[in-house]
Amino acid sequence: MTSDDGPRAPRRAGRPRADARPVVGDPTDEILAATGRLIGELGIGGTAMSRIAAEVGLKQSSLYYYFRRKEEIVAALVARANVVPLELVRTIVAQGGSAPAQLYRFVRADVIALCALPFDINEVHRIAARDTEGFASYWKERAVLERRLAGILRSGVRAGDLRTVDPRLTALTILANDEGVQNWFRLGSRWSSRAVGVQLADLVVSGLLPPGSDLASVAAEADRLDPEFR
Amino acid sequence: MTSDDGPRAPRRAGRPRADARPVVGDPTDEILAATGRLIGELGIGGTAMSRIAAEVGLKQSSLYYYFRRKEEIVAALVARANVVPLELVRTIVAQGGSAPAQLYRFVRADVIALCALPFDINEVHRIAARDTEGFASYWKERAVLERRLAGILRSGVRAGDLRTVDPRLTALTILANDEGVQNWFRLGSRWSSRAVGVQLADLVVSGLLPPGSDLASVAAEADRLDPEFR
DNA sequence: CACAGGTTTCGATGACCCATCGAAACGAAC
DNA sequence: GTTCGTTTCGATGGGTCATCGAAACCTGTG
Repeated sequence: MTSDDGPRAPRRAGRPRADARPVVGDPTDEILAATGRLIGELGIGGTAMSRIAAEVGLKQSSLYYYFRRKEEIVAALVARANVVPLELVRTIVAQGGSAPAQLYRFVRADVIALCALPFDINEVHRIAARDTEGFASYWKERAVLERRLAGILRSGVRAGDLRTVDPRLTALTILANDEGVQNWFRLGSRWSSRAVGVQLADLVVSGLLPPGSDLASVAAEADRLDPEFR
Repeated sequence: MTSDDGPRAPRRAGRPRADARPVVGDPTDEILAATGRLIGELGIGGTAMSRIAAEVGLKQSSLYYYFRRKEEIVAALVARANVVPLELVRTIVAQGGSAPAQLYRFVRADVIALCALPFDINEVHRIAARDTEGFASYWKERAVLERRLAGILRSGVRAGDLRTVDPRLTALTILANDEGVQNWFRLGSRWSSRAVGVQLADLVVSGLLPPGSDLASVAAEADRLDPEFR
């Protein structure tokens, strides 16, 4: 054997793993990916640290080199998940359009994004609710999301494009709806996430339109800005 | 002291409790009540059997005389919770009225009933989803609920009182909304459960009404049949 | 080569949790 | 007083999370 026998994994510092498999990528990312998959199947409570460790080729205690506590893994996981709706509402508001159309686009895309998550978002909420400190940034981002959504609603109500409703209560209700729905539809079931997103967007927006307004024209406006739905 | 110094607890068979307090009612009911309270505060995973036992004055292992497993307590708890929406939809259908009014009454009352539960209904769903055998009757009842709700929707669509929607998808969406909302509003927060129920009923029914129909008249019809909302 | 210092992993361990088991402590019936 | 059924307990086994010290590797320096 000469100097080169293929792209051998670069030798890493530190004690080698008992399971002598080569290390593929950043262990942190591997742990997050494995945990996402596992809690999707087994739930957070049902996913043991030893199971996660086995999945990535480590012993249980070695996980604590990368994360101090199990919840820290969950927090890192959900931090990523939180970025999507925030980014979504940001770009939708930036792109403008009528309030109903913005709302329509948000609900539709939010549902689809949530359904794509490997785990149940509500379960994570529950963990996060019991550990406000560890999930402080999560709740901060969530508050921003709520405010932005309420902002859309408020301007829609003011412009007469939406029925008169409490913007904050309605924003929270809409987010709760999106999340309540993902639990039931995220696993293929009978309906595609796309169909569910469209359905809920129809329901919510149509439910907020003032008498005499037409849902179809709102949907058409939304579709003009979301090419993938044309 | 003569023979009678008050309604003394009738002596029970069996070994006396270490904690010598008298036994008040049916231990099974006490366990259920205590568990409901505790998992409302601490979550299912956070509620130890030893904690439940301490609450009712027993040692941890004694709980297994009444329930074989922890999940059996949860199952018994949720079985009760399930009765409410089922009973609700049954009586509403029996009382008749237009489909939109039936829908309105169901959503409003369902949200209020769910918000009154001491625990997070979604967390229970998660447990139930992972143990379809232990919760078989739960899922059966749930299916009945879905079908009945879809039945209301179907007849409403057929009569032209509701927009054309997929009854089953919409029924599931509505239930998901009700449950998604309870997580966020069950603890007093800023809004009363009544306000939340009315708000979601407004949103859902208004979102399902065909163009030209009036939400106010539906709400009025619903209020006629629900005296407590007049 | 020997050795120091940093990095990554492991094994052992403690505290806690669920669930099972046999036995203990009672009332009731005979 | 003995036996039987009822209710409770303590002890125990196996599982979980999290911590700790040490092991096993790399690199750099003399």
